[in-house]
Formats: sequence, C-alpha cells, structure tokens
Amino acid sequence: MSDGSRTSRMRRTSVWLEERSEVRRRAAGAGQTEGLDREKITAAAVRLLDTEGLAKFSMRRLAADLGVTAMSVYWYVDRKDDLLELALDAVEGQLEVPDADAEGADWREQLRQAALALRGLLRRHPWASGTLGSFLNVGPSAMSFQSGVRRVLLRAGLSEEQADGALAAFFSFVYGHAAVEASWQRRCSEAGVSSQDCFDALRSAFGARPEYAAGSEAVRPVPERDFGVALDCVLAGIEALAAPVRGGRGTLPQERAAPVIPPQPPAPEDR
Amino acid sequence: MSDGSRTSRMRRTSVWLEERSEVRRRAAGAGQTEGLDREKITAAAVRLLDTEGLAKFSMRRLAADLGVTAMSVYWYVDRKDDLLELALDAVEGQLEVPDADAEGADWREQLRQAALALRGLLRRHPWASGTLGSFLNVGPSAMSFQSGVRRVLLRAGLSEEQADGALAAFFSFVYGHAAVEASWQRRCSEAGVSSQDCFDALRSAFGARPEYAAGSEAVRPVPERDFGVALDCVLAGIEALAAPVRGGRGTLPQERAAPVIPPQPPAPEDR
DNA sequence: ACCTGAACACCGTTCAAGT
DNA sequence: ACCTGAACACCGTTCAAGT
Repeated sequence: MSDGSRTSRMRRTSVWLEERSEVRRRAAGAGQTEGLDREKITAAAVRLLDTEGLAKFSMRRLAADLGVTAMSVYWYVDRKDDLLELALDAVEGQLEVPDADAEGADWREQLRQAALALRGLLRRHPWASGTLGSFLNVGPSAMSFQSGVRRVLLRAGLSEEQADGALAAFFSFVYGHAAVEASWQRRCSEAGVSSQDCFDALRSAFGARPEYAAGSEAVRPVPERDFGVALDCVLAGIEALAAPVRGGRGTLPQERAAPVIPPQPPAPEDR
Repeated sequence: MSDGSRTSRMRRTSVWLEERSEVRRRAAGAGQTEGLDREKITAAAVRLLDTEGLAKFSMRRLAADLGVTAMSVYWYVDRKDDLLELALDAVEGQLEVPDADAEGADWREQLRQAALALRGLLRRHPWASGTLGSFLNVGPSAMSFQSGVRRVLLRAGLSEEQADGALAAFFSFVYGHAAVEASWQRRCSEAGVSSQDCFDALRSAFGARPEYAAGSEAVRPVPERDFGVALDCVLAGIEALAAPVRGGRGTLPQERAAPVIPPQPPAPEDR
C-alpha cells in the first residue's frame, strides 16, 4: 500500500534492478564443471562480442557457442539487453579503481591513468562504447570506478558540484572519443581497407562533391596523438576548476552571465 | 590499372562514398508533388526516428508511413544504414555554423554557443547520438559545422595539432554526454517512470547489494547543471591551450614525460 | 531445476516480375 | 523509371513440454 517496493512495480530499466528469484541463483558450490551459469554465459557473451561485434551478436549464436539450444540462455537471463549490461560490467571489472587515499599520489596523474585505462579497455572491447547509447552503465564495476575517480576529484579540491561536472566531462569525453574511433575502425575493417585508405577515399570523394564546399578539411581519421591533446585539454580544464585564476588571467567561465540553456529558436525540424 | 578510383573497388563505408548512378537521380524539376524521392524519404525517416526511436525504426515501418510497399524505399537507398546516415546529416543541417571571421566575436562565446546548439539538437533527436557508435558522421552538414568550429579554434591561437585535439575533446564530450543522457531518458520513459524515480530505485536497490560496497554514491542521473560545469571545464582546457602559463602556475601537461599510450599490462581478458 | 522444440511476430535484403 | 510480391535467412521472445 505504501510505495515501499516501487522497484517491483516498475518495468525494469536495467539488469541491476532485477530481483532474481532465489530459485534461479545457483549454489556456488564445488562442482562448477558442467552446466551453465550466469558467469559462464557472460564470459561467452564477451568473447562473442569481442570476435564478432555488437551487430552480429545474437542469442542464438551465443547459445550455439555454448553448445546449447537457443532458449536455454533465457533461464539465466531475462533479455538480450540484460546480457549486454552484464557483459559491459564484466569488462569494466578489469579496471583498476584509482585510490584517492593513496599517499603521495598526484591527482592529475591518477586522472590521466584512469582515462588511459578506460580508453584502453574500450579499445580492446570496441562493442562496449556502442552500448552506451542504449544502456545505463550502472553496474557495480562501473560504479566503483566512477566513484573512485570522483573521490580523486574531491581530493583535488573540487566542490561536490564541480566534481560531478568534471566527472561528466571526463567520462563523456573518453566514451565519446572511443565511440567514434570504434566506428571508424569497424567500418574500415568491414570494408577491408586500412583506416588511412578509408580516410583518403572520403577526402577525395568530397573534393568532387559541391555540398562539401566548406568543410572537407575537417574530414580526418582520429590520429593517435589527438586523444593525448584532447585529454590534456580536459585535464587542464579540471585543473582550472581546482585552482582558479592564480594571477587573474581573464574572466572565469562561471562568471559569465549567459544562461546555461538559452532558448533555442523554433528552428524548423525538417530541412 | 592505376588506383585512380579506389572508391569503387572498395566496399562502402558510408553513404557519402556512394557513386549514385545518374539514372537514379531524380530530375529536380517542377512537379515534386507525387512519387518518392530521397529527400522525402529522409524526412519521413527523421520523423519516424523522432517519434519511435532508433530501436523501433525499420524499413517496413517507414515504408508504411510513406504509404508504399516495403521494398520501394530500396530504389532510393541502398541499405538501412545509408538512410540513417542521411537522417543524421539532415538534422545536423539545422546547426548554425560558427563564423570564425565574424568581427568582434569572442571565440569562447562562439564555442559555447556551438556546443549548446549541438547539444540542443541531440536532445531534440535522441536517436542521433545513438548512431555515433556505428556511423562515420562525415556528411556535409557535420563537416561544415566541424570545420567552422575548427576555424574558431585556429583563430583563438591554437596550432593545427592543438585544434584537432581540442576539436576531438569538444565533440567527443558533447556527443558522449548526449548519449548517456539519451539512454537515461529513453529507458526511464519506456519503463514509464520519471528520471528521478528511476534514479531513486537504482540507488535504493544498490543499498541492498553487497557488490556496491564502494560506489553507490556515484549513481546519479545527469542533472541539468552538470553539462554546464562540464562544458566550462572543457572550455577552460581549451583556454589553457590557447594562452598557456601566463604566470607559471605549474608544469604544462604537454611537458610531462609520460608516453601517450603506456603499454597496458597483459590483463586477463575475462574475469 | 534445467533444458528443448515449435511457434509467433517480426527483421533486412534479394530478385524476378509487373507497369 | 519506378514499384510490387514472394521468398530467404535471419532475429528476440513466449510457451508448453520434456527429463
């Protein structure tokens, strides 16, 4: 009658909200040799995603890999989406969580390491960044990594609000960068061309098209050093948040009068 | 024999590399009333994507909206993916391209406006950020917008290399942020709950789970002001790139000796 | 408790055929 | 030139049934 257990009445938004019936939770006993369980299925899913990619991943294909009929998997997992969330968190479990309380550690370096670790992970599992447009990424591994980074930011001197903003900048940037890099990678490799060839083809095709009058110089593959410069950029921004205006070199962005979300003109939706 | 037309021999990586046979290009004459054409199809696709979302978008559904059989669309478009690229560029065509040569314009403000415009666009078309994990986003509209931003960065005093890095930071951040926001939005609305309820449910569910020992405080929906702080953060980073170390307040990130991509330890792929 | 088989309601895409 | 219909090879998921 009260709204104590709202979670059960609401349609699920994430695996992590599931209330697994006790009956389906395997006794984590000795004999783990035969039979499926959630961990085995998740591991197989990660393997399949790594080798075939997100687009070709299917429940039926996964079941085949497990030597089992397609529908067996549904005993352990409610939906394909749930499995993808589990797979995502499984790989994120490999991340080393930065320790804000480590003595003598430079927070800048900790942030840099965290960013590089996350990016490395997303490059090793290119499907992972593709799931971010549809899933919540709120599994325990993701959460503890994020909260580790957040604590580092707090220790650097940011306020809670600043830390949240910086956290958003940090993760959005790394995930976003990984996502576009993964797209290039996948599409080029599917076409059987090197990234450079693909880029060259695009650029030369654009030369021939009138629509590209202004802009073809922006067509670039993502070179290696871009991520480094961009990361420096984000880190410098965080630094500025942490230690603003030592010698008064310009107005602080926060002091600007501009509203955060100016009313967009009622632009026609369709060209 | 020479590799003059490599594009034709390589499997396509984007619609923008397609070589449309003249025969399929409609005479853009007077009577545009009846019959399909690429523009009409693209507009219908955008409409359908806006109302139903990326997951429910299908060629058959689109054809039905157009009052036509499913396969008619294939006369104008080679694949579903092509249509999504066209739809993406169509909405990006609404972006106002920043003018680097505008006199009296402050580049900081131009960047801020560009970021807010792009974010507004991605929020009005939540499916758009979801396509970035799979498509190249190299259409003419995207390109001219990006190159406009790039020119603003150059005028701000960045080197070409710095501008490329800053561009990557800028777009990765905005796209990434929009993508996670869109996920929350969609999943909550599909479950029929407010974003706040969804968040509360997650957080309380996490309290009950042992795996979340460290980290549940990082579970947060993306509040409105986060984007503002994060954007300030990225802009401050660009500012630092443009006008480094007026009064020597610490080492420049670029001067660090750390390699950009340190060799990742050969971590076991599966937990 | 765990797994199967058949079935349902979809997909994207090809292809021969119509007009 | 443009559009259709039937077909192919898939999907995710449900459900009754097996052991």
